[in-house]
Amino acid sequence: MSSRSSGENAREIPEATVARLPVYLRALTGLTEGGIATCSSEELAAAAGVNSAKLRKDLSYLGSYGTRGVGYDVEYLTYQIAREIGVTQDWPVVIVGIGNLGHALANYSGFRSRGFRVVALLDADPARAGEEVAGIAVRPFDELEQIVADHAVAIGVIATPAAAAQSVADRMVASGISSILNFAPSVLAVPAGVDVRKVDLSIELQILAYHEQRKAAVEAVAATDAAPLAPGGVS
Amino acid sequence: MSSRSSGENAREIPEATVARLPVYLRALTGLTEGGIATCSSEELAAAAGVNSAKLRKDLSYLGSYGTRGVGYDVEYLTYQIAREIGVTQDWPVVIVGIGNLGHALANYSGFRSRGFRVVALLDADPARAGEEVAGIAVRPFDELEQIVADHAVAIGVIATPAAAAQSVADRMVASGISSILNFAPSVLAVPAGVDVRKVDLSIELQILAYHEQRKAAVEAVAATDAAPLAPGGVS
DNA sequence: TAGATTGTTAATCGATTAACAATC
DNA sequence: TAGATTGTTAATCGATTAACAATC
Repeated sequence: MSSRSSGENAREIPEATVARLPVYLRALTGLTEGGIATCSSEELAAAAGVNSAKLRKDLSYLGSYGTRGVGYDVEYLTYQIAREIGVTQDWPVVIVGIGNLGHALANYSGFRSRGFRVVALLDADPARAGEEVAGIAVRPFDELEQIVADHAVAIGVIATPAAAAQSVADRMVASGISSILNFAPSVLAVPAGVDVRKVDLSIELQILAYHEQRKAAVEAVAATDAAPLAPGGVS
Repeated sequence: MSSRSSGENAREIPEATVARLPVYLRALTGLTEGGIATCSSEELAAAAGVNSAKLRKDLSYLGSYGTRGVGYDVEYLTYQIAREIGVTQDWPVVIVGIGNLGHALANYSGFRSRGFRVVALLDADPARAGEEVAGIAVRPFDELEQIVADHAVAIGVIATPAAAAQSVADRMVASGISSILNFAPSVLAVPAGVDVRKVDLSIELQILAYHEQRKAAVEAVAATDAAPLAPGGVS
């Protein structure tokens, strides 16, 4: 996109592929734990829950790390994907908002195992400061700038109520954080160059509810159709 | 897809649109709280964080609920979207696995406000039974079938460790649950007709890490290009 | 009527998938 | 060599977007 010569960073990996790479990484970890040293695209795809054509296409954006007629070396492919995602590095992270969800996040083992290191837990309530969660001291939100500078934090997690989320994001951005994972149910406005990803538990449930409702509707129609004459109602 | 005549349920709403409807619903709630009774697609799109063409296209799958030259009635549109998603109904939900995350989910207020009612908290550890979380008693996992039957539960939430997730899912499906929200980091195998959505905190962070790494790489290239002068104040 | 804004069209873009040539 | 499996091509499908006619 930039006018810069496209040597080095030419390999533009599609977003949909980027989102699946961590899934492949997890599937590979599972294979390793099962003592499997080599796998075919078919096997890895099954473990990851995608079809094999998609898997091969995705991997082709990274390079050619398989062997035709043989498959992929699990350890080698694991390393290549981890490197591509960037989880071979250490990523210092701060979590802001130590309510129920903040607690759960601080205790979440899946972070540490992937290079994410929680360097600080921050809460706006001064009464919380001094508490310890998952072996990490809770500190006042005002120390954000200092902590980000000290630990070169690039990623922040927001687990505050919706009302506080935007101002927390503003402070994060001002302090130098450029990637935010937002659990608060609010749309964040951030400058270009800052990435925000949003996890919204209620939205996921609503998507399920929509499909659930549809299943029920289809069953109702089927029952009606099965009736002797069925006044065949179009809406 | 079925051979059934396509009257009633003809309005196939694209998945991408379904995933955004809850976002619009939340934005509309925000407008209502701000005392706004009417909005244009431009305003609602801004509140939801999408562009207005996409919003209008999405809404067009539901019907024509706006007025040309005027915009949308906030209350009316809210109702229509809520009805389409299905959150005007009551959705009984069970949560299995009452660790840190299960606690957070049980306490999450966003569920109740959208028609989701947590009817039971289940944990495999018998020692947990009798505990109370968010005013709901924790019960033994073995009571699952009974509870699903008693409350006509269609949606289950899995917040167990990865190792337990598949067997919990199997039991859920056997007991009649047909939609599962899975927080455990594992790929679930379920029969056709059962919907699974997955929320994986570590995967979200890894996607951020990938982009973060890329930003750093671009800055490094820029700094190199600029080398002779200015060791480069990139933001 | 003149101005505003929706709902829809059509073009574009990106993602998925099946099929298969390349090659171990 | 024969069998297996990758990496890539090309067709298809679905999602996004700009533009604008319809219409309040």
